[in-house]
Amino acid sequence: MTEEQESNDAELLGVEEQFCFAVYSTSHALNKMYKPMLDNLGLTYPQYLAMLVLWEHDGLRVGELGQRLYLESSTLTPLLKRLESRGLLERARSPGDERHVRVYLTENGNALRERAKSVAPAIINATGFDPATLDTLRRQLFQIRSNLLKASENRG
Amino acid sequence: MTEEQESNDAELLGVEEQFCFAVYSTSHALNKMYKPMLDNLGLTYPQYLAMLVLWEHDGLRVGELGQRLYLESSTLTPLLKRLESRGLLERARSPGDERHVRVYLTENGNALRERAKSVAPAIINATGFDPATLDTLRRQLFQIRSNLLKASENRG
DNA sequence: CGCGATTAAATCGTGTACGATAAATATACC
DNA sequence: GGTATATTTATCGTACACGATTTAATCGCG
Repeated sequence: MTEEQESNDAELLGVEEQFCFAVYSTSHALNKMYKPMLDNLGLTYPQYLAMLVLWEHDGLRVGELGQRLYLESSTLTPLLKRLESRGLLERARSPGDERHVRVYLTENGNALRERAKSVAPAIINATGFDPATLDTLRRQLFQIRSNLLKASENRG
Repeated sequence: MTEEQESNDAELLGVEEQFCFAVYSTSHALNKMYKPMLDNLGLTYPQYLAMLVLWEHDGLRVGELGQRLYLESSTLTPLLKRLESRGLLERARSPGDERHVRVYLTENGNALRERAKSVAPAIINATGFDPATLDTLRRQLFQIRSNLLKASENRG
C-alpha cells in the first residue's frame, strides 16, 4: 500500500486535511499577526527578514542574502531598493568584482534593530505554544524544507 | 554561541532560529515542489486549492470559498476570473440575492479532478516524512493558525 | 413605504515571489 | 591577448495577497 496508495481509494483530500495547506494558511496567519507591529517600523515581513540577516551580517552580497532567505535576486532587488529609498541601507558594487552588489546598513538601519527586538517574542506569545514545542516544529519544518529542495533539484 | 547569542535574553534571533521563518520558507519550498506538477494542469497552487474546495462543494459563493481558504475577495476575484477564462468554471450572480456570486465548475473543471489526484501524494512523498508525523504537524499548525487569528481579531 | 445601515463582491494601490531573459563583468583556455 | 564561458545582478511578465475603498443589492426599522 506504499507505492500506489493501494488501488483507487486514492480520493482527493480536502484542503483542511492537507499538510501543505496547513503550512500555506499558517504562513498567512503569521503575516497577519506581524503586520501591525511591522507597520510601526515601516517594514514588511520579507523586509524585516532581510534586516534580521543584515543586522547580523552587514555588507552581504545580494546573492548571499538570497541564499539565507531562499529568495531570488528578482525578489530581493526591488525589496532592497525600497529599503534603500527609506534610508535603511545602501547598495554598492564591490570594487574587487563589479558583478557583486554589497548591501550596507546605514545608521538608521542599525538603529532600527533596537525597536525590532520586541516583535518576535510577541508573535511567539500569540501562537499559544511554548518555545520548546515551537523549536521542535521549527526543526521538523527545516528538515522538510531541506528534503523538498533536494527533491526539486533532482527533478529540476 | 557563534555570534553573541545566549548573552542578553532580549537579543534578536537569526532567521534560522525562528519558527516563523521556518513556516515562511517551507511554504516557498512546497510551492517550488508543486509548480512543475501543477504546470501540467495549468494551475497555480492557490488555483489548485480553489479547485480542491470546488470539487467537493460546487456552487459555493466567493465569500464561502474565501472562508475555507482564508483568502479575501480581492485575492479570489481575479483568481477565479482566470480560472473562468480557462473554461474551468463559471461565475454567476445568485438569482435570490444578486450580491452573491456563485462559482460553478464546468465539465472541464470537473474532469481535471482525475488528473489532479496524483499531485498531493507526490508532494507528501517528497517531504520524506511519514503521513502520521505530517498529520501531527498539520494539527499543530492549525492550532497555531487558530490562535493567531484569534489574537489578530482581538488586536484588530 | 422609504431610506439609512449592512452585506458581498469588485476595484485599486503596494509589495512580494518566481522563471526566463538580458546585461555587465570576470575567468579560462587556447 | 582575445574569445567562449560562467557568474552576478537586474529586468520583465505573470500571479498572488492584503487593506482600503467603492459599488451594488438587500435588509431593517420606523
